[in-house]
Amino acid sequence: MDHPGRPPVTLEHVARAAGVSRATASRALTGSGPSAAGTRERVQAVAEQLGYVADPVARALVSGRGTRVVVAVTGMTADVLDDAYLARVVTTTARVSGAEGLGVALQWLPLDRPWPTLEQLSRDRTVAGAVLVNTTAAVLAGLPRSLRGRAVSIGASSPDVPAFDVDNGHGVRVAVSHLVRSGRRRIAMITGPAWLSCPEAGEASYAATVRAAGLPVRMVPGDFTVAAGRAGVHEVLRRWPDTDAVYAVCDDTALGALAVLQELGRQVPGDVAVAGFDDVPAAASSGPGLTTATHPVEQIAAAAAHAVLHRPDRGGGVTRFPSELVVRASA
Amino acid sequence: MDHPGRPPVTLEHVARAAGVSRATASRALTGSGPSAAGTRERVQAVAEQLGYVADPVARALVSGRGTRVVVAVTGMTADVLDDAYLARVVTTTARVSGAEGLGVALQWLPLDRPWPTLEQLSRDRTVAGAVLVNTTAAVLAGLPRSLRGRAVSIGASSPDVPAFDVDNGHGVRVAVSHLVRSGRRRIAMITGPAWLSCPEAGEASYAATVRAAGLPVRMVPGDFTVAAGRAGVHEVLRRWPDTDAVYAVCDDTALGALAVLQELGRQVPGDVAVAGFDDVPAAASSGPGLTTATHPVEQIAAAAAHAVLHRPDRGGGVTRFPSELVVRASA
DNA sequence: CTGAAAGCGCTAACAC
DNA sequence: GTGTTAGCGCTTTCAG
Repeated sequence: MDHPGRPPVTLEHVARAAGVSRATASRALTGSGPSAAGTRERVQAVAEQLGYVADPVARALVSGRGTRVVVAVTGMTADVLDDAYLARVVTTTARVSGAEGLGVALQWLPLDRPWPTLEQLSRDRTVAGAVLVNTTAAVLAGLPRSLRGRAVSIGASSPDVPAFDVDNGHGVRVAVSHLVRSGRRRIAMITGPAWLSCPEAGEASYAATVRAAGLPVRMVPGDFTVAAGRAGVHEVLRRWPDTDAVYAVCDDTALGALAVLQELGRQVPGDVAVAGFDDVPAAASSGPGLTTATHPVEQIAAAAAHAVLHRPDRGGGVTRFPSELVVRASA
Repeated sequence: MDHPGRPPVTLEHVARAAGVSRATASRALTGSGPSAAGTRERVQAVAEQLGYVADPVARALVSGRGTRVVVAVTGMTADVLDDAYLARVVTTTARVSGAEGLGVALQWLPLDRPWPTLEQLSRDRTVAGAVLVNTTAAVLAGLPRSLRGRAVSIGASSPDVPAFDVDNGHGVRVAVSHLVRSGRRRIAMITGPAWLSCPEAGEASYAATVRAAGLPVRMVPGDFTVAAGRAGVHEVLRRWPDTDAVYAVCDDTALGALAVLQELGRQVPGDVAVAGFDDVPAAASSGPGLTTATHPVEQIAAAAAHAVLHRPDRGGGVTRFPSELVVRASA
């Protein structure tokens, strides 16, 4: 019933068994530096057979590559770390980097004063790379030099830093088009906070879609929370009482709006349709069922983590992941 | 706008500045081994002033203490890693171990074949310790020797492994008592899966509370999912049509039950009261608002992570964290 | 293309 | 109580 911890096999063992030096074995295994095809194959075979796995700790010590991927989240307060969306990013990052012997760390980046923290991260020898979440253009532009090439962004993009995000431009267009197609003519949107650049595409997309249909643009600011949805829908109804659809930047906000509408006795979707974005679990189980669009967080986070680890260093550019409309009863 | 990565200060620098050897500096800083009070203070002052932080990588290499805390989750399939509750545990573990320069890893432990994975973990030099989630008595009893003393459990306990859990015995008692006090007389419970020992206290508590009030015990098995709540409430109504309250092992299950009851046209709480456990976000925002009891996951996970890192090695024993009743409209 | 040698930053024996 | 001496497992010059 017990499982003794047999001493692990080291590079020395592999080298000896393959009849080469440690240096040669290292080169053959890592692929860095020259090595004869025959030797390489032999060493790899021996390593495989012995079940050799390079010790990430030793490797990190000598190469300075670090032992953990930091998920750094920009926000006003450290409370941004308590977030269901972020938790999925962290979990996925853990799965991806775990496969390479690396761990994950979580760091809050103060919105108004990110530099001290960033500098500290860049100096921290344990940091293998960083996944920037909800970050700003300023942070991306002023990234410490030593973090360049091993930092990626989820959301905002820049010329230097590769970014990964849901294609919410498309997601929003499809959702708002759905509202238009189903006969809605006065569609308001509750947006995200102004400082965040990632939902910009969504807001632009809403405005464009609505305008293209000859309908009025009605936007009210929010901050991704349920409370913002509650407050937002009140403001919408105050400013434009004839609104017949509310589109929210995310499901949490949409659910807040939905709750208020029901409290006010408005029929959903009879009087007012509601749609959101993200397809969180609660969207499916809440009252009428919330119409929304999917947000492939795990795919995005996995791609981001991969990019950090295998730093292809191919500069900036956004990789977008598709979002799909999920029609439920609310719209 | 740029932040150069000044070379980090090493133990060598501190030692030199304090006029001692590296070994002495190390002893003074770590507190292991003898060191004169005066020397210790001086070294610590210098270290502080220089902003010295021991490199966890080097430390791990030589001491074999590892660089990451593994959160190991028992379950039938790897799907258990996709779970909101677990995500909170991971996030919290990341915050706690992050402060010490360590990362977090996530590992699935197959319910029916945990040993190969456990053995591998015990051999992995990067593993500083393990937080076992949803684990079984068998795993705890057969833990590889080298993992002892640096593994803790969230949930199940054993004589050897310290455990941390919510006091759900008390939480359930309070919730079920609330149902009894508000006039419910035929209270059914939808439980968790049989192999999991952690909700046992809750089930026993339900049975005891209900019996003490002279009421019948009505239990139906589930598995923590929304689907289990849907199926469970159907079975409850089939077997005991006069049931006037459903208590579920967790909020997800309670929400499933609630949805079915509403679909069937039963008034909640008029005809049937519903209560759950966990106080998930959806409990507050769902339809009538779900009565439940809090589950201080972050506190529990933080305590568990601390215990792993500072391995006091003080054997088994459970530390329980209080749960509080949250009364909403559903009961 | 390969081997020998030199460390990465730190801790742990062992002498003094 | 303190300094000296060895490494931990790996990568990486530098000669051959």
